[in-house]
Parts: sequence; C-alpha cells; structure tokens
Amino acid sequence: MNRRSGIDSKSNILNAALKIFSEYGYRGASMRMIAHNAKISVGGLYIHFKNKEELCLTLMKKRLGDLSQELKKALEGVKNPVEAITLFITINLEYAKRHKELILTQSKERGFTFGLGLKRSFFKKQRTLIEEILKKGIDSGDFSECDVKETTKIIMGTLRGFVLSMVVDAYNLFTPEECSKLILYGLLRRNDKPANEKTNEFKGRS
Amino acid sequence: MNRRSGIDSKSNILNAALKIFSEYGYRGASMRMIAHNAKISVGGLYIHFKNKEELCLTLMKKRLGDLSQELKKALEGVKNPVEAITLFITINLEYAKRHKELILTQSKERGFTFGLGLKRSFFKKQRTLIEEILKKGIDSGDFSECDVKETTKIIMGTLRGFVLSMVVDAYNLFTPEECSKLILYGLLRRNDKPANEKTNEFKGRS
DNA sequence: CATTCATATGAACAGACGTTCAGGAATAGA
DNA sequence: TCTATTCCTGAACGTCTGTTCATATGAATG
Repeated sequence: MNRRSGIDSKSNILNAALKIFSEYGYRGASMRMIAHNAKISVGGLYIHFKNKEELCLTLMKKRLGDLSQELKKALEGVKNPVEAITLFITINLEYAKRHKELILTQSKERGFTFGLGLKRSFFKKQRTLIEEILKKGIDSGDFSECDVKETTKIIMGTLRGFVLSMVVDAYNLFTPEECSKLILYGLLRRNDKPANEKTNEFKGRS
Repeated sequence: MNRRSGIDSKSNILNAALKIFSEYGYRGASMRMIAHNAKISVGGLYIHFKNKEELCLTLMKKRLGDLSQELKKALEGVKNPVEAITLFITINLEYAKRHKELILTQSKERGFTFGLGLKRSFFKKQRTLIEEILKKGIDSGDFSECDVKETTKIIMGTLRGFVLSMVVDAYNLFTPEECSKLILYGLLRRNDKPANEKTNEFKGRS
C-alpha cells in the first residue's frame, strides 16, 4: 500500500472535488467519482472531510476569500472612481475566467442552504465596495446623481450576468473593457465628453 | 377511484412538475415528488410522458416559445430604437418575474445537454432581434457607433444578469426602468441630452 | 522488536432514484 | 349487459447514493 501524507491527500481531494463538482454540479457529483479522481478510496474521503457538504463548503470558502482579498488589495490605492469601477469589473471577470468551475457549481445548485451565509457576506462586502466608489464618483462629479443603493444592485446584477454568460457559454468571452464601457457610458450616443475627461482612460462612445 | 380525463392529468402533471423542478432543480426533483404533487401515481406519469427528461423538456419548450412570441408581437410596431430596447428589457424582466421557477431550473442544472438545442435557438432569435434594433438605432443617430455583434452579446449578458439576480435573490427586485436606464445611459454623468430627445421617453441622467 | 498512531481500504447498509408492469377501474359503444 | 379502450395504481427491479466500519498498512517512537 502506498501511503501518502495526509496533507497531500487532502489537497488531492480538493483538486479532484473542484474538477468533479464543476463538471457535474453538487448533486451530480458523487463521492465515488471524487474519490476515484483523487486516487483514494471512498472511505478515505471521510478521514479528511466530515461529509460531502463540508467538502464543497471548503472549496467555496477558499475561492470567495481569495477574490475578496484580491479586490480589496487592488482597489486600495485607487482614487479615481471611473478607474475603480473599471478595475472592479475587470478583476471580477478575470477571476471568473480563471475559476469558471466553482461559479457554475454555485449557480447550478439550490436547496443547498449551506453556502448561503458565505455567499451573503461575500456579496455584502462587494456591495459596500461599489457603494463607496459610487458615492465618491458622484461627489467628484464623474457620475451622475443616482440612488446609490439601487444603482449598486444593478451593477452587481449586470456583473453577475457578464460572469454567468461567460461561464455558461464559453464563446461568450467579451472583454472587461467592453463591459466597463457599457456600464459607464451606456448605449446612447453622447455628444459631450465625460465630465472628467483627464482622468478617464477610455475612449468615449461618440 | 376517481378517474379523470387524460387531458386534466397531463396539465396537472405539468403544473406540479413546474413547481417541483423550480424548487429542487432537475436532479433534485424526483418523479415521486412530482407524482405526489399532481395527485397521481408514479406510474401514471409515464402514461403521459416518456420519462423525466421529456417532461422537463416539454416545460422548457412551452415557456421559451411563449416568451419568443410575446417579444416578437410587442416589438412589431415599434420604430423608435430606444423604445424598442426598453421594451425588450421590460418584457424579458417581467416574464422572468412571472416565471422565476423554470429559469432557476435551467440555470441550476448542467450536464443535461437535452435543453441545449432549444436554448441555443432561442438565444439566437433574441440576438437577432437586438442586433436589428441596434443597427436601426445607430443609423438613426440615437445610439453611438459600436460593434453591433459585440454590443448585442453584452446586452444579452447584462440582461441575463438582471434576470438571474432577480430570480436568485427575491429581494433584488429592481425595476425594468432602472435597468433600461443603465443600459441606455450608463453611469457617467452626461452634460448633453440624448441625441434624439423628442423620441425618448426617459429622463436623462443629468 | 513491540507499540502506537494517523492514514487508508472497500464491502456493507439503508435509502432514494428512474422506470416497468401486471392488474384494476372507469368510460364508451355495441 | 358485454367488450374495448383508456387511464390509472403501486409493488417491484436494478442501480446509484452518502456514509460507516472492521480491518489493514506503514512509519515513528520507545
């Protein structure tokens, strides 16, 4: 019997779980599939994780934490709200591209309440971040007056759509730039330049 | 035993299936649950539907067909592209609100290839519709020049985001007006009025 | 060498699943 | 009333599920 260290096994299992969960969803993935993919026995899984739920939760926690930190770090020094929004969108989309798998797993399942708390607190953090950017942008005159909370919800929704479209249909790989442009400028032709042109790195749409 | 007409049973089953699928997803819903909810026996299901797959497919087909027709009819007489986009968004969102259930079922599952063809052709139809509106809008000067195909993809993505946010978190009930405004005007403050003011029924964002 | 310990195995369990089928019940036409 | 047809039932089948457990392995410690 080839005996491995517990640590190796644990990370093997996590890698396998990620692969299987993202291919078959939470319900579609079986512990046997994960075990087989991790080259361990079914029983072995239960040495490292209490059960299927905990295994999936561990994966989600890690990923959401990573993204949270990445966002926070990136936005730390940024003063210009237009740039901040763009960065926010870009990082989210790129993270999504890198980790398609778990996003699918999450959006695919339901009736599994166990990820809920995690996700709620993550989205709340994201909302707060955007709200602050918006407020700054309105104060500085870059953004037009709007209901901050409402607009934040809409931006989050929009972003979720971008992410899901990308993840669901691989061919839907629109660039972060295009997404930012739509959110910032909208569809309509504008005859003016953005209010704060010097700080704006994007070409206007007219 | 109370014997009912086959037609009644079939529609009972479809209603029950809709309820159960949308609550538990395709994999999570069992034929027993559906049968119980439709007040019929398990075997009875198989009189009206070949199997679980066909049952779900029937539901999807009906819903996508309905929405398709509704969109087509609503957009028939509309000339103004701004109005058309707004209408497109509004109808989609309202349809989503009315039929949260199945949307969830669809976005929750994967590895079920069977809905794919249906969905593909539906989305293609939608894309064509938007592309035509965009082209008209650019020609008329309402919209700024843009890559029509790319922008269409983005709009579809945005819309998908709105829909999913609404459906996933019930409290995310932003109005169609707000969504349309973001897509049309964007976040940035604009100092001008939209190019074709007289035809535009929304207040500008400045 | 003997003991201890974390790690690993895979057969076994109880339950749920989709699907089938022999049989029963209600209706319609004769 | 008899028969054909349609609709329905629920036990049964085989397969899969998440989880447990008696058992075994290999390395480290004494």
